[in-house]
Amino acid sequence: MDYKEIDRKWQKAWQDAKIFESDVSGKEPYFVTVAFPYVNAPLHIGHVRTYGTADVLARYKRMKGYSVLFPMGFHATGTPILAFAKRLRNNDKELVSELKLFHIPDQEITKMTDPVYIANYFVNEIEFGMHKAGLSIDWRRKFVSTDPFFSKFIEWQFGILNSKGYIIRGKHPVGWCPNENQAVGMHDTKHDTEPDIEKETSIKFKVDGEDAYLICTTYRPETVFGVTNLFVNQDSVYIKCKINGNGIYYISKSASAELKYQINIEQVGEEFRGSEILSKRCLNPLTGAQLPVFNGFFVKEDMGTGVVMSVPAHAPFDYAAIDKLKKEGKALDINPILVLEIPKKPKPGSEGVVISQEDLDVPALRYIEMFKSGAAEDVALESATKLQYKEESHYGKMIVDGYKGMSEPEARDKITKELVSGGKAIELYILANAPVVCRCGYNVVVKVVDDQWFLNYGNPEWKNLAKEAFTGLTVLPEKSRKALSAAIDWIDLRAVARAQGLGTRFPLDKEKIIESLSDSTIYMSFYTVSNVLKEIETKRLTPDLFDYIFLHKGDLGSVSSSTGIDFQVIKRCRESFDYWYRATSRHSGADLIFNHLTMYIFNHAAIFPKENWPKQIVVNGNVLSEGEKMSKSIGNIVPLVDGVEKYGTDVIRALVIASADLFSDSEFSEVAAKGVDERFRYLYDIASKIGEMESGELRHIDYWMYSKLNRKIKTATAQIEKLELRGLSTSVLYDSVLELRKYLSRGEPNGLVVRDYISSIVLMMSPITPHVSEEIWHAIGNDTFASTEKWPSVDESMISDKIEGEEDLLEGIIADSKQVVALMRKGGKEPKSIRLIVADDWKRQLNNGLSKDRNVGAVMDRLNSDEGLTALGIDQSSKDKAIKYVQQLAKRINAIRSVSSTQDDEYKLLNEAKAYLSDSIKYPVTVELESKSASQRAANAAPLRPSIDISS
RNA sequence: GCAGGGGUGGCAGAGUCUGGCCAAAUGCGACGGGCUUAGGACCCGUUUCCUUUGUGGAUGCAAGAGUUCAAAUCUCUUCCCCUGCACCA
Repeated sequence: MDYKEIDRKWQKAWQDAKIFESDVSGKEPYFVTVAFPYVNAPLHIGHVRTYGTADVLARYKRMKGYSVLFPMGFHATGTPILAFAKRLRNNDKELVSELKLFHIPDQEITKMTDPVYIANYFVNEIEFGMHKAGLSIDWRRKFVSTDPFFSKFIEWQFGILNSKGYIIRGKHPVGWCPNENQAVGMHDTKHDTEPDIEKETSIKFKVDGEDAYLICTTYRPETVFGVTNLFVNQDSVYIKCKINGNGIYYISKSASAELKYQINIEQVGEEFRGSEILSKRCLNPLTGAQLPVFNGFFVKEDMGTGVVMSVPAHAPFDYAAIDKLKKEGKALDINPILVLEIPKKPKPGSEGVVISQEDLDVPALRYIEMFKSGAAEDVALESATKLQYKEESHYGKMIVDGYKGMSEPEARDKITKELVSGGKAIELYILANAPVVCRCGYNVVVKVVDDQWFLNYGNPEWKNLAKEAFTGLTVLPEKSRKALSAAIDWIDLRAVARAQGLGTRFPLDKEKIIESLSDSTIYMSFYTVSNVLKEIETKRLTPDLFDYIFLHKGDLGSVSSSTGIDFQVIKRCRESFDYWYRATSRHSGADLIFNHLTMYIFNHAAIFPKENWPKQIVVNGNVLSEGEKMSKSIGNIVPLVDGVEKYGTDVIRALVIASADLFSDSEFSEVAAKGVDERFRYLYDIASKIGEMESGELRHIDYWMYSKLNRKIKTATAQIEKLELRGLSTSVLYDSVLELRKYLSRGEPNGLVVRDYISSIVLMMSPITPHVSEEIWHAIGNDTFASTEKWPSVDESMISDKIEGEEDLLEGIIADSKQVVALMRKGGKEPKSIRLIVADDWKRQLNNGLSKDRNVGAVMDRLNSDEGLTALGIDQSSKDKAIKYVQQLAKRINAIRSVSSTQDDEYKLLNEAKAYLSDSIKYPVTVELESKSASQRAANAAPLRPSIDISS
């Protein structure tokens, strides 16, 4: 099979026939949209997962008779392509090599210092890739999120959000580059590190006899009761400063350089060494205890404030520092103060060991001991700290008066509030994963911006609307529903305006740009009219127009005259929106649940009337390449065009889209590709031979084939409705090959049967593997498109448990006989012939009776009475045999099934299959009834489990 | 920490909702055999342990406990793994 040729041929044929272009019609509509691609790289095979899954649904619904619209657009707003252009201007080698991975020519790369050029280049590149992937897209409707006519739509959207009061203003911490003077996100930093900002409490310790404070940043303010002293670094530079205009504080100079982005810091006087602070005494803000200041070997001047509170009982580093000082003869009167204890050591399985009083004296020491062997000191202390923090936070209980018995998190919360509200502490943000380095080389700091605009997803009115919209929504797979629901509860403020980036200007502050996830929450509705609006002058696209089209507001005549747009055109837009937005399915990767999809629901709930709220959301997993996550750094990304070239589009599609259930990661690998390829060839091969096959009367195996086929259609239809594509492909692509093999091994195939079977199989494969399906469909002799054929329908009357069960019986007999034959040979005996003995009908009676109530005693009672025997149809002479049989049955009472076939049915079946059985087992087979058998093994016969007597 | 998902045979991965036909589909791998000059492809068999002129038995689906005539499947507890946690597409 020449996949390249097949792909090219059918893609062209579909395009020429325009079978994917859809407009308003009399048919039921179905509208499929996918999260549009961001235009900073060509597609790789991983992208096929989401786009392909949506394509499968679109293709399936088309076959079900719907008018299906599957449009596509492009995302170019935001900062990534700006950063991209800048990196290329700076000759970023890493980026260049990534681009080479995708075979982007050098002369193109040199032009990519212009964001607009980049966007255009990748728009074309991606569209090309989507054609190659065989996506059934209506390309007439494409647009880019930076298109001016789209901006008009976004402005309209934000006008409505603002009028409803969903946009508010406030403070917000961001990662910030002091050099470039701008907010930095993940793709602005080296190694793409997301700045991890955390809120921490900074506690003030008044300096005794001085109107000034030392201030310490801590994760664990509840341990303030256990502070024995403070630490500074004696070699670092410190300053005195005013914070936010009041109070004098000692902090390290480098800390002040970072903190000035979130609080107002005003240096007072000269700078000095940390050693000068050592003589001071401070007061614990809660206990009033007097605390000395020592040199802490581990204190880093740029972490927090450069001043650390010392809790030797609960912090291994503090304990170690005090220990060190003691060895030098200092800090001799410092004794650890316990704040909390772990009542029982939580050790699974070991009941829980009560820690002895001695251990309790200094918990930190215990953790240090656990790690001290081997490791370097700071590594050991780090590990000890981690474990102690974790265990104490998990199991610790406060022992301080007023907080006794509280869990640590509970106490932390309470104490933090008390400290802050009492003016004894302030809250500061820190960069938890510092140092984060900006691409320009400077360290990222936390800046608190105070004029940030937010979308207030926490607004109760809005949240309720969103929840209502969520209620009526189908989520696939069903189990991701909970995650989405949790996301709706959780989402709160979302910053909506940025200082830089491409996109639409923020209406409330034209200096800012609308953040790029926020400008793509309702764009799917825009596809319904984009092909029309793109022909109209941008200035005519007024809010009135959009109100009319999307919200049924206003009057056609006045909208037409105010915008100067022909009323027919406007009317057509509104009809198009009304038509397509009745039945929608929204697709994305699972990673968008917590942002895009949640915002999609909120914004639809805010803007549109209920009938246009989302109907279905589908989320899918990722794609692994040879068992690993695809990543630029590993270099295992398979560019789509390469994959298609090498393996063929449908091999890729079958694996990427359908080798895992929706929620899990699918896997692309060489071996798996080979497997799919083999199956395609097998099916094609059989299909091309149908012409040579005769079509006689239907045999048992033919009926079996029809039964299997119709059962398959039934389950496959249920599966594709829920997009359980792994199940679908297993049954349609893999099991069908097994069934065909079995069928073909049973004598001359019936051409009609094979044709019916393959036709249905090919049509059911078609949404996943459209090109190969099309090819086989035509090889069978059809001249229509498989892509537009009707999805196969089930003929329930052809599904037969009996026939399938009987075939299973034959398989079982073959397997069992072979086993026995092997055993005999092993024992040195050469088998000659095989007798199959069919169980008497009375045994069937007993089985059926016991399968119902499983009451052995009752059956025995009947066997022991004459009437009972007669009722069961058992001869007096067979009584002993019957009792023995029931005793045997009783052993596996749970496995007893009722049987519908009689001894005559079974006898007939086996007799007919005699030739096949003999052939498979390789010994002559005869069949006889139990009652007429002279075999000693006759009594072993059970219904649907004939006794196998092999003579040697 | 919070939220969501998961743990099945050498591996991948069904089965779990709806308990019994489950020593557990299917694919890959491994081993033995056939075919072949050879390799590949293909075909047959084996792939937890025991037992075997017979279609049997034991153990078993992260660990432990429970419910039930019956548990991979239901309940509880514990352990472990993955993903996300915001202004970033």
